Amino acid sequence: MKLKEFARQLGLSPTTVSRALSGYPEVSEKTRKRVAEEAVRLGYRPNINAVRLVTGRAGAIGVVMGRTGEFHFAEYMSGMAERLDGEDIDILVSPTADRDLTDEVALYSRLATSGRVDAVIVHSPKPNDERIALLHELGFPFLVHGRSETDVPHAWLDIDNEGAIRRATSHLIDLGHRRIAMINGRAGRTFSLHRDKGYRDALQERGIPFDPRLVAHDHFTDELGFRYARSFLEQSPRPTAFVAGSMMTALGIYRAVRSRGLVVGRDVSVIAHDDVFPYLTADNMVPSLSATRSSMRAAGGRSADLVLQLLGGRAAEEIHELWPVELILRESTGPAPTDAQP
Amino acid sequence: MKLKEFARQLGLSPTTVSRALSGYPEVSEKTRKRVAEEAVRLGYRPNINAVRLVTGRAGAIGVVMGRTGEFHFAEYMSGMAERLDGEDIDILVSPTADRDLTDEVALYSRLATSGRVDAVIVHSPKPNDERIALLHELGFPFLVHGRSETDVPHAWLDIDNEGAIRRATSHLIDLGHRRIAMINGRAGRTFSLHRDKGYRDALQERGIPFDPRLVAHDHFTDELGFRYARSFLEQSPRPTAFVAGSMMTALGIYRAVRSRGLVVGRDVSVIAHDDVFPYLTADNMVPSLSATRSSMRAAGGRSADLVLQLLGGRAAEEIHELWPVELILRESTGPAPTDAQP
DNA sequence: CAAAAAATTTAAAACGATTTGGTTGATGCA
DNA sequence: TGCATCAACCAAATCGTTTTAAATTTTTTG
Repeated sequence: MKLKEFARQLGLSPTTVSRALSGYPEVSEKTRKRVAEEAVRLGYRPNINAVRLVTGRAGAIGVVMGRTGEFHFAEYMSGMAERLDGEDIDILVSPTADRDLTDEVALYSRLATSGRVDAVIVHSPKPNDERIALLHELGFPFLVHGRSETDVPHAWLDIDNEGAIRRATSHLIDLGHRRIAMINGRAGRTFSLHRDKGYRDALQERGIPFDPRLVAHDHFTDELGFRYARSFLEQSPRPTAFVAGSMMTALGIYRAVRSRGLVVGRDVSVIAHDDVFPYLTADNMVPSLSATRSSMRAAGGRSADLVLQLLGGRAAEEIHELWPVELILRESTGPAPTDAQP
Repeated sequence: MKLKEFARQLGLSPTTVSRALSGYPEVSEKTRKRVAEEAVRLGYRPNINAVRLVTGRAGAIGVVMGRTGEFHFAEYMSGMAERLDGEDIDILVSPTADRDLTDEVALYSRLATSGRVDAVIVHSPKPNDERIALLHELGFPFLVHGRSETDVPHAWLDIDNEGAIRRATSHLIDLGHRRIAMINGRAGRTFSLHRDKGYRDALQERGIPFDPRLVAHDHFTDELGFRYARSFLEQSPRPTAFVAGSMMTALGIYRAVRSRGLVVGRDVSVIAHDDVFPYLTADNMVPSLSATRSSMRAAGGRSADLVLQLLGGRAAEEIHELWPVELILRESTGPAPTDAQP
């Protein structure tokens, strides 16, 4: 059913009907109610594509999905989707080439100028992120999930990675650990740098020298967690504690520790960052995993919220949200062994 | 830049330009080439929403995302996205209420009639799935990922769950196992039923009685894997082997086995289904996990392909694809222990 | 009660493409 | 040459809304 036909059945003009449904003030309350009721009864719904054309709005938020299939991505998106339920806004997923950054910048450029989305979300930014510069230049609305030092105003939502890892590391030092390894995220990303900083600051505060041989930067997979942990544990003296970037990494570390005949929580302490997954929980690991925790799903939901505000006219420079991260101690952390030299 | 303006600069009519860009035959090769080049040079691109309005096509495929944040979802979508790169088709994600099925049917109905998507994908169907009946009734294009017995013609892509689990179970029987537990997916879904059938048939073939106390149906999480495995292992005689629905479930089972002081691959054999994740690999587990394997990412890519064919006019009843599943034996399976009664 | 102001409603003009139904001019054929 | 055919191009209608500017009706005011 089209607007024209629907309006005719109501004995009104298309104009009035359109306004009634969009909630404009210059329509009497009585008429509005009648229109709303009849719309439901007769099943009239505006053609979305006509609306998009005339308003210039796409009714969608763009998300670029890395080819490496990050597992936390689904949680984030699910949180977004949940929040967007009821709003008339969709989520649009674009694949990324994921090779060099040029490709990705081109992708964002296409996405922004394609008219398919009203805003995009930038994930895992770098301190100096070309995507952010580009989007700003295009004057296209976007929210950064993470942070960047790019010197243009932009909206962002991030968790306190630095503080979380500083506290985690400090705690390990308090427990007597001196050789603390860190398996961090991909090099160059701001969140990795923040975690690096938290780690190094904690060491420095207590006068423990930083040893680059105890630090790795890479994707979050159990295999890489295992490999790095294995190789670190071969050092002499070996590390007595690990700080890890993800649950998957932690799984790898647990395996590596076991494979050396050592025991997590006694010989080697582990703290990992937990994005809170319904299918893999830190509490259930054996031994239960001490973690810095922040819900990816909640971040997704809040991101959707903030994008909505951005589209509603709120200034990007006003939208900065830094979430604290919990540190939850469980069995995987314990006092440093006194016989750390095997 | 709009079509009219762009056409004027070329000294052509909008009609010809539009046709040149869309590859219609009634434009000379010379003109087409010139138009294409100038479009790039001057940066002309058709307004997507105008195209959508006039053609009635949305240029997007809809995917409904469960609230439970299934981890394999990201892989599937990433595969789709990869395949759709280059095509002018987006992926649109809708959240699902995930409560009762009525809500979900309503969601599919809204999605199909909203004009936002040209086709949708139905995940984890039931044998008699209302969503399929609805979409068929609406005459809306859709692809089922999985299978259903719903008696309307529909396109589907599925893996051979039944065969995979039958072979896995048979193999365990060959190894001498007699009490084989099964931690399956959510009850009622076709894939779970197929796996049940494969399991039961394998038992029956060898004259092993089916024991309902050794079977569970639930979500794929490590916690549930652990809990069910724990409780099964408390039985006497306890099971000597597990068939599990997912990698996460397998993680839970490994923990449960260890927590009883038993050893996977010696005291208890485990085979799980592996959707092939970059961040968690069966080969890297300790002991390495025997698995029935089929790539979710590949399924996503092929799904995108098939939807494209469907939209291209291929009949839904012609599109049926059943993928074989590999059985990969590793260290987690071994001969049944002779001293199975502790 | 008439004029002014306010509240409703409407006709028609966008929005920016595709597509229908021609119109040209060149070529082929008798 | 004359006529039909064909390749190449174009003017105008169309998709289904929203929105601008104007017309109508109703209410208020002096």
